This record gives sequence, structure tokens and C-alpha cells, in this order.
Amino acid sequence: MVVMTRWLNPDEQRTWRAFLAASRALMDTLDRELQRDAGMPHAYYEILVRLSEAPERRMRMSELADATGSSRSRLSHAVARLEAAGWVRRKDCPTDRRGQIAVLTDDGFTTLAAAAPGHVEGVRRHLFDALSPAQVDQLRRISETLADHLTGS
Amino acid sequence: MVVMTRWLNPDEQRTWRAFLAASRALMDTLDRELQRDAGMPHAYYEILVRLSEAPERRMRMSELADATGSSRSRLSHAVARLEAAGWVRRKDCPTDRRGQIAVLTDDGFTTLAAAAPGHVEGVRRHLFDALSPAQVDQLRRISETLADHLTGS
DNA sequence: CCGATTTGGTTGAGCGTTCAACAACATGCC
DNA sequence: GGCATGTTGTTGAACGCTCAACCAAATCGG
Repeated sequence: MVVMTRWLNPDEQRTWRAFLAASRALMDTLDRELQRDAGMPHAYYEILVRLSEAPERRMRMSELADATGSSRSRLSHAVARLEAAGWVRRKDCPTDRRGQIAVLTDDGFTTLAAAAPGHVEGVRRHLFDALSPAQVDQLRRISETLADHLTGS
Repeated sequence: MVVMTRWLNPDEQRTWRAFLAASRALMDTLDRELQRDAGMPHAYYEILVRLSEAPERRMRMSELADATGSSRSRLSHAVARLEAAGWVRRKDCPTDRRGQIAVLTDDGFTTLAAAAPGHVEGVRRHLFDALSPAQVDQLRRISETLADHLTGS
């Protein structure tokens, strides 16, 4: 059976290309700033943030993967790097012998604390400073809707 | 001089994390679909699209880099791959002896034409179907504002 | 209790991106 | 014209991500 493609109309086309350009430019910029100022990519920064917010600064690998929207494989590689940098330590899980627990080290916490102000400033400058309060609200609703829609399917 | 960090308030925090999760999930999903169905990453698809829209299906490397928001290095590597796949051909520029012109081959055009319906369907399903017309409009304005803001600085 | 399935996590290969260095050519200035 | 500077594009190494394969341990079903 032949199904006609529902092509994008000009408005949708324009929206889609603008979104692509904007989100890529934003993430590229933040990634580059973080790499330059803190010596780590944004994905690694996010891992440290999540760990720093967790009780006792530790999390199961799979929870951490979910929290950062990452695959298990990606997280495994990433934590290996973070461990080599001395920012994270791996521990065996006491209740599940398959499990591994990632623990943020003091060194990792210090590094994160040093990187955070600059990064937050970057997010503010490149994202929030450009938008009106109403637009920030719109962006939140849109993003939450999209995230739901994507993980729901 | 010590400058106080302008930390994110709870609303901004929530917006930022939702945006991160949504844009990552969206791009990951589309990238995976395109890789599965057309054997190419989204970045390469975009290159083929731009070429297909250009007069005579050809563009200077640097224009193509600008159009796709890519670095020259990235484009160079990418076009090398696309050339190996037989989808793009390189030509010397007649007016600037440093220049190279990327030309979409018939094979490349055919491959793109085969990939497009599925990809557009994906964009519609994962993005536009989830949003109201008003939200699409909001997203366009937000994205255009952000893109301006980022390339302006 | 035991085999089958599922879950948690790691590994290595292949690929795409980044970054810095570089080569070739064009342009500006005197 | 001739030298300095800017632009165009490529290259190779290092790095991060994806994918498929895999092992070990937990859980399910009889």
C-alpha cells in the first residue's frame, strides 16, 4: 500500500530548520566553552551534576544512565574516563551483585564546583538572556511535551 | 573582582533540563531512524538536502559548511565519506584555485529521495504531531531568536 | 528447584567530530 | 612587484558515541 508522505509546509519547514540551527549552535557553544574552561564535554559535566545532587553523591549506573538520558554503554565508557580523571569512583553494589555504584569523589566535586559558575553563566547568556519570560515558559512547556511524547512512544 | 554567579531559578532550571532532555531525545531518535533506514547520520542527510536545493546541485565547500552549521574540518571529513559512498563528487572551482565544489551525484539524489519520506514522517511524528499550531509558532520564534543571538555574538 | 528469560553492565570495533597544524592560494598595503 | 595577512580546504590524532556481542547475576515459570 502506498502512503502519501505528509510533507512539511513552509512554516513547519522554517520551524524545523530554525530549531536545528538553534539547538545545534547552543549545544556546540556550551560544549566548547565547557571543554575550554573545565576540560570536559557537556555530557560529562551532566554526569557529575547528577551525582552531586544524589544522596551521598552516589548512584547506580543504570539510574545515572536514565537520569542523563544516556545509553548504558555510553555511560560505561564515560564513567571509565571520569574514573581515570579521578572524579568518580566505582563501587560494588551490596544488594545486587551485578550492580555498580558510581561515587563522586571530593576531587570531582571540587572540579564541578569550579566549573559550574562559568557554565551557568553561559547557559544564561546564550539561552535565557535572549528570551522573554513568556518565551521561557513556552519553551518549558514545549520541551516537557516533547520529552513526554518521545519517551512515551 | 569577584562577580556573583547568576544561578538559575527553579523555573529556569526546569526549563533548561527539559530542553536538554527533549532536544537530545529528538535528535537521537531521528539520527537512529535515519541510520537504520537510510544508512547515514542526520548530519550527512542535511548535506545532501542542501546540495539538492542548490542551483545545479552544487555548492562551494565553505558555503555548504555555513549552510549546515558545520566546521570546515567536519565538512571535509563528511564529504570525503559521501564521496566514497558515491553520493557526492568534488570538483575544482574555476574562479578560485583554492576552492572545491561539492556536487550531488544522481546516485546521491536517488538515495536522498528514497530517504526523505521516512525522515519527514519521523520529524512530523516526533515533533509536530506533539505540538499545537500555537506551540509550533512559538518554537519557531524562540529558535530564530536563539539562532540570531548565538551567531550574533 | 532448574532451565529460560530478563536485567545490569562492560567491551571492542567502527564511525563522526574536534582540534591544531598545515599547504595553497588570494588579497591588501606599501 | 613583493611581502604580510587572511581565506579555503585538508589532514591526522585524540576523543566520544553507537552498535552488537557478551558475561554474570537476578527473576520468572513450570
